[in-house]
Amino acid sequence: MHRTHNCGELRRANAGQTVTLAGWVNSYREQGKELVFVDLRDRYGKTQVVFYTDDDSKIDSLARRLRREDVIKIVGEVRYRGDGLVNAKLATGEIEVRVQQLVVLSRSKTPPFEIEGGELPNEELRLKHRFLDLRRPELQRNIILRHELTQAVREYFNQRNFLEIETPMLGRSTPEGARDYLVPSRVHPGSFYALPQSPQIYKQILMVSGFDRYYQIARCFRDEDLRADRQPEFTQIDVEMAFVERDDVLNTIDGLVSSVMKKVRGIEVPVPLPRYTYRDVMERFGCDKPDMRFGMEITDITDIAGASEFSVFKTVSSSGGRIRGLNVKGGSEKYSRRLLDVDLKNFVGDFGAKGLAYMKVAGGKLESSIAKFFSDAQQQEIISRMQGEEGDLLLFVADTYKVTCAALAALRNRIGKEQNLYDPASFACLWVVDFPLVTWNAEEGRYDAEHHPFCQPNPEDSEYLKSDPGKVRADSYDLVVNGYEAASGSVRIHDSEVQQMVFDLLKINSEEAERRFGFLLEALRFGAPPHAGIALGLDRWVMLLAGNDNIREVIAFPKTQKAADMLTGAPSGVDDRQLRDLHIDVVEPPPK
RNA sequence: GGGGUCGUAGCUCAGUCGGUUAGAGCGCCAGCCUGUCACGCUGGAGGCCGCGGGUUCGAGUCCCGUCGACCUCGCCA
Repeated sequence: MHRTHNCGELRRANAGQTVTLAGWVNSYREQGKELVFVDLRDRYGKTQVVFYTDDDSKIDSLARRLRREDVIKIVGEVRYRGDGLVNAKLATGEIEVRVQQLVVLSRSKTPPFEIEGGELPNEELRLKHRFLDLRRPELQRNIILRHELTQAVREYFNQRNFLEIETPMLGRSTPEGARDYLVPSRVHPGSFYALPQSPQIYKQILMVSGFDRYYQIARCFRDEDLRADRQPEFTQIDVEMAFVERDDVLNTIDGLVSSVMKKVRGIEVPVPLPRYTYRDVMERFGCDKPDMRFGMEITDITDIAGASEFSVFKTVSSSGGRIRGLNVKGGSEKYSRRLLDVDLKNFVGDFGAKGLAYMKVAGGKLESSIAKFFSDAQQQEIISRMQGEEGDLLLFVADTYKVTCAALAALRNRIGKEQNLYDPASFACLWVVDFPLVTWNAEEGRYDAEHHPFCQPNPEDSEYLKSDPGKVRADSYDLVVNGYEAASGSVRIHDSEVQQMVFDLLKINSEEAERRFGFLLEALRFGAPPHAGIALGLDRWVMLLAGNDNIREVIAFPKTQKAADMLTGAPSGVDDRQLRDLHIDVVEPPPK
């Protein structure tokens, strides 16, 4: 062993012991000819080691040539630093190690950015030198937190009779859903494997096989454009249970969340987590993943606005649209005309809203360029319904239901953040249930599955399956945390006839269904237990627990927005030989 | 595919209305310093202003294109 202790564990009680430490030179402080301090760093902490010249020892000339990030090993005696010399900022601050022997294990080039202190360089540079970036205490903390979370998850499921079962990475492409990452087959010219978007079908088949409680920390791949909270490869805590109903899954995950939050962050999460219907959250928050750390709910004034003289509102109302708004408490003074007319208007414009109307509550009335179109009684009705008080700012979007939802949800999140309406360190977890089974795809002229094609229609709505599919609720559920979709799941179809009906609804004809999912349909014909499951986004959970808003901060080797790995240079070209083996011809895209 | 922000020293940034020799802090190098701890002090080196074109007497600055990073809409069963 190159060390007897790590750099975070020595205390005053160790004084007098001779120890061997190894680590990176974090900083270097020379005090004249006869005294040199080095802070030695490893993942456990930092320890000050001191090179001294006195009767017993001389500073090795090597010590004077040490530089940041050199890797060294020292042998020395632990000493109490002395009263008044303790560094309270370090866990090991009571002691230092007086060096008797120094071995330089490895020299470092001057790092392109500072590991500790200094401002963070741009992310491109950090990703190119990820090996250095990962030395930073923040990232070390995140990676360790991630480990603790996965261990807590495994412990929870293992104690409850779940089996961790691996499923293939090389699978069959099922064109439904996200774009697949494809892997060409060498032995089957022209055929391809797909990397899993999720282990969905495999885990259902495991249920049919009788492994009635399954989980897996599973890597998933989706070739879609990235966001701050999305990576092309990401990790799911994948769960499936047989002989259960919706609430059994919800209760199991309630338990997981409260146990894990307690274990890794010491946070008490009261369970059961609150449950809201999709309809309810869309009406009150405009989106299916509301940030419930603050209120500011959406209020509908279609009836009042439609009766006013304001033609924009009247037109929208009479054509079946909605007029809905937010009350920004005390917002009158906080948003200038320019902000409202330009910034916020353009902001909601990104979500399809053609305008943003605003009114200020002042002197018991509404103050606005459009106030004149509202009678006194209508103004009072708006104020009272929006619970307006002196100084409040009321913001309205008039459009289709869908657009008012999208625009107001985004606006609500933006204002909540910029007006500090919540404690960013707090957590608000909730279930959203009863999603629609399908949504109408106008372009393709058919219904699309909202969740996936294996999701059980709510039996109460089965009468609408043929007559009005848009009204059918799915037996599905999302777990939402601080405005992020943190988990998503459903009760699955375990009856091949019901499955066939849903395929029909999705206009997946039998031939096509057999070709694409025949193996699942066939499995369902051999005695399939009722089953249900869920998948939690591990990366997002770690991100939230780390108090971060970027998923790359909790992934050791993340990819850029164009799905490139700045460290290794992936993706890259390959030898012609490899392409020949795979029967692949590359067609260069035409020059622009 | 669309919209936006950014790209100047190793890093983070400033750089006025287009003007003569492109600056600061940190880092780096050298010297000094026996109790520092993001040590301090003194001095020094370091620039294809992302890349390519254009306008101009003159471009870091204006225009066009392009590359890259980030945010975002679409997309993500």
